[in-house]
Amino acid sequence: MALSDSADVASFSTPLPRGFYDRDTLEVAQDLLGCQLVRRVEGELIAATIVETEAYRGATDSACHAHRRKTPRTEAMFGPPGHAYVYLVYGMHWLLNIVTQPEGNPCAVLVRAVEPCLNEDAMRRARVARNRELSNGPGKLTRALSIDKALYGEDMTRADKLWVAQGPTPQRVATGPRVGIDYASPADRDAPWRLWIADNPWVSKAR
DNA sequence: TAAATGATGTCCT
DNA sequence: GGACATCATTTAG
Repeated sequence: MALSDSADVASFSTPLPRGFYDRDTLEVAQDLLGCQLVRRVEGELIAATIVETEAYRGATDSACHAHRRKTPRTEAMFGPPGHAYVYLVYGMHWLLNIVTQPEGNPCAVLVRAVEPCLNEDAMRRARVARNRELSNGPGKLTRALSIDKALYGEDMTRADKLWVAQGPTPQRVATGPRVGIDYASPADRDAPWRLWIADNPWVSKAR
């Protein structure tokens, strides 16, 4: 399953087009599973398979940061699809989202876990807690891929610093409620909008 | 201006 | 299984 030869590296260089993200958020969250999250930093190319996502569905979703109004923080979500919405939680962890739906409809997909695919070494070096699990959680993977505020609003349809490339469709996808959103209304809290590749060991552990 | 609070991870017992 | 770190953003006054 691990990809390492040069032909596979070449396949990482084509980003998914904007049209991929300009769709229903739940569909995008599902279709991102199995795709490669690709990062270029300091001349190194890093790639990891997306194995867990969550859909945040705009004004009608009380768990979505943008459900009330547009604020400076959530501005990227109101913009065109295919851009990064990066923000800080708990005063210390950066989380990566990819904006979906047409401009003005503030939706995004949170990337919750990835499986190292190319240059796992660089990911390991970027982690502070080097002996902890590498990227099976939304805050861990941003640390492993050096993703922070500097990538806020980044256009992920260009092969520049951060993008997503096509990958194999997973055999089986599992769903469940999203994590850490107790503040949301019951219907939104219970909605099965967390998706992951069934039986994949890199999926985050439920809290 | 002030106060409350997280789309979490790590370490400790 | 639980404590705690740590601060930008939001909301209230």
